[in-house]
Amino acid sequence: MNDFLTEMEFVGLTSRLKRLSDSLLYSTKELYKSEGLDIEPNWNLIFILLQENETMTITEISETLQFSHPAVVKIINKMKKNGHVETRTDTKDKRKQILTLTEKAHKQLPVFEKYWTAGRQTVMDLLADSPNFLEEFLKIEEKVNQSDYKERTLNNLKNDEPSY
Amino acid sequence: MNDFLTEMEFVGLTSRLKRLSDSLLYSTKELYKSEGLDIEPNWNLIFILLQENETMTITEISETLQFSHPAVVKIINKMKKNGHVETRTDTKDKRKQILTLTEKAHKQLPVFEKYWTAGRQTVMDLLADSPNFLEEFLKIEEKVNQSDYKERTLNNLKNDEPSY
DNA sequence: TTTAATTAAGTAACTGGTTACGAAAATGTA
DNA sequence: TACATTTTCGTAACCAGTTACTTAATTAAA
Repeated sequence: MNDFLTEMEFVGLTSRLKRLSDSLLYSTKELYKSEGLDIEPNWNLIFILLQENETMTITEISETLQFSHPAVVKIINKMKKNGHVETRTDTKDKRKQILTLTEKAHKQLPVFEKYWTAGRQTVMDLLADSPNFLEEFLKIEEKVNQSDYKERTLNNLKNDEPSY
Repeated sequence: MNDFLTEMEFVGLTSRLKRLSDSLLYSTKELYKSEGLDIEPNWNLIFILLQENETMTITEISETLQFSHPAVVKIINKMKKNGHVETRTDTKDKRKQILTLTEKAHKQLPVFEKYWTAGRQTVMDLLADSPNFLEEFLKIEEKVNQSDYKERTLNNLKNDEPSY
């Protein structure tokens, strides 16, 4: 491959993560587009959540997916426009929007699921030669969660300062 | 952590990659901002390239980093505005823009390098308990490079079709 | 030598995420 | 009970990337 970012080792990792993440994202979009499916990447997560839980609010979804709530608002607006999700205001707490899957969504789910299954298979294939990947990736996530890049780097700066 | 995306295993991987990548990106931005450095994530890669090669063109950089060329144009424009990069038109081929680091950039490099070193240390720390990560990540990159998500998933769809 | 094809860079419009801010509703407290 | 605080959602502006398109310059070919 002769990849400059790979040569950079630790320096290039952030960009490589973004590159892979973007590549998967765009490729998924293209897949759905080329197959004429009117869904987008990530929607599967919300479909799954709303199937499992029947009804959820914006905040609940954003907490579950660890997305910011405006991100969820945007996704849900698109899904509403496509007729896959309906909202109604909670009568007990009028701040809350109750989200549910529409009849159309339920009808299309079996088709979507074919694609999600194939996609899951793809991820399994990609990981086939990397048996420790998921486990080690989780460790990194946990570390970042515990103390983020900024904090760690500031710490390293302090500690590496020459002590006159 | 009790992370829905982690529970989803293969389904959630794409989102987790994006989440980690974004987290590193935003954290790096915050770091630079809080420390009053007028640089941004990724610029280090271009600084390194221009240090090594003295002069480069937009296209050369975009090929080396495997970014789209408009992405590089945007980054370079910002770096020009900040006075870190200068451009001049190639006299032999007037389509090309020759990029070089400015005097200001060279002067500030030692300061920047302190931060980049600390950042590299952070990545090393994050990877400390994941000894196979880089190696296995590379394998995934190579696989995606060889046949992307869309192609693989379409293939899986074909193969998994029931054969009546 | 003229014309067609290719290459380099720039611009526009879009994407999926973010933070910051604001309004309305619910909750806690003096 | 009134007022302050918190929560929920929505909107705006931003960010770092993308694709699609355009223009200008170079190169290849008739």
